[in-house]
Amino acid sequence: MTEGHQQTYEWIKALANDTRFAIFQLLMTGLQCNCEIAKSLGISLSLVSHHMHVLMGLGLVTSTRDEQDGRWIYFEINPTVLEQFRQAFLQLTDPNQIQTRQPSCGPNQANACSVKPG
Amino acid sequence: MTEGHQQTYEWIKALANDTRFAIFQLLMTGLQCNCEIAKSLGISLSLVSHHMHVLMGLGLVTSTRDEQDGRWIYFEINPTVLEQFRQAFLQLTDPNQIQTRQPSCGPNQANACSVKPG
DNA sequence: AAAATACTTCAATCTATATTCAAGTATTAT
DNA sequence: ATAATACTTGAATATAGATTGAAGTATTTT
Repeated sequence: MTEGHQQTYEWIKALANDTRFAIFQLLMTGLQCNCEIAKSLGISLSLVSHHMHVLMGLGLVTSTRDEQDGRWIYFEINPTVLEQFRQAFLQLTDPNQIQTRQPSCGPNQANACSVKPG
Repeated sequence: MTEGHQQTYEWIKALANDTRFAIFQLLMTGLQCNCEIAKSLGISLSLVSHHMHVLMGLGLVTSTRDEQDGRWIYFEINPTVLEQFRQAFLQLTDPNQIQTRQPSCGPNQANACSVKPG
């Protein structure tokens, strides 16, 4: 993480899991109740809860309690953070930063790499 | 993976590892020799090789052998695939697909979720 | 042809994190 | 107050995949 891509990396890791990727896709269709998610994906409520903790911890998702009955919880994408993620990803993968360069090693460089094979 | 985001998911997983993320960032600055990467990151050549196998398997990276001495290998980002990744990611995270919707459950829905807590 | 160099592959181990399930907390209904 | 409902938490287990190191392959040099 040479530059300031730590946050981007955290977001990427959050999506890099079967269950969370599926949850993310569901939430991208709009607000979901936790049991809708559990039912859709065939997973337990506690597992939904665990993954939501991760997604909320990164700001990607927010939760709201039902106004009439606070025992029910709903989840949705935080569009502001989603947009930050998109911009950060575009910067991370911006092809314009790819430079034409010569490697510091190779047969002509006489600059043999001193890393021992392992 | 309800829709056609399987490939996108594979790319995301490829970046969701400390070492590969760092390798990716190095390659985004331009072509690199394998031992440059090993030296920069303080890892073994065999580990570089392993991760390159993953990145190349997904098309994100290509390798070329030195023209004068085929024992040396260089890696670089495949800009075409990188662009595909960018487009796919933008589609996956497109905020326009987020709909205003009512969850199928909740106190008013009388449609209690039948998933048993676990 | 033999040796040296540069990288790759394989299999064993290690590690981070996902999953499970039981117990716990918060809210609402009786 | 008590019980029921809806979700969360914690700790143990399971699992996928990262790392390691030795052996292997390919290429070049002598």
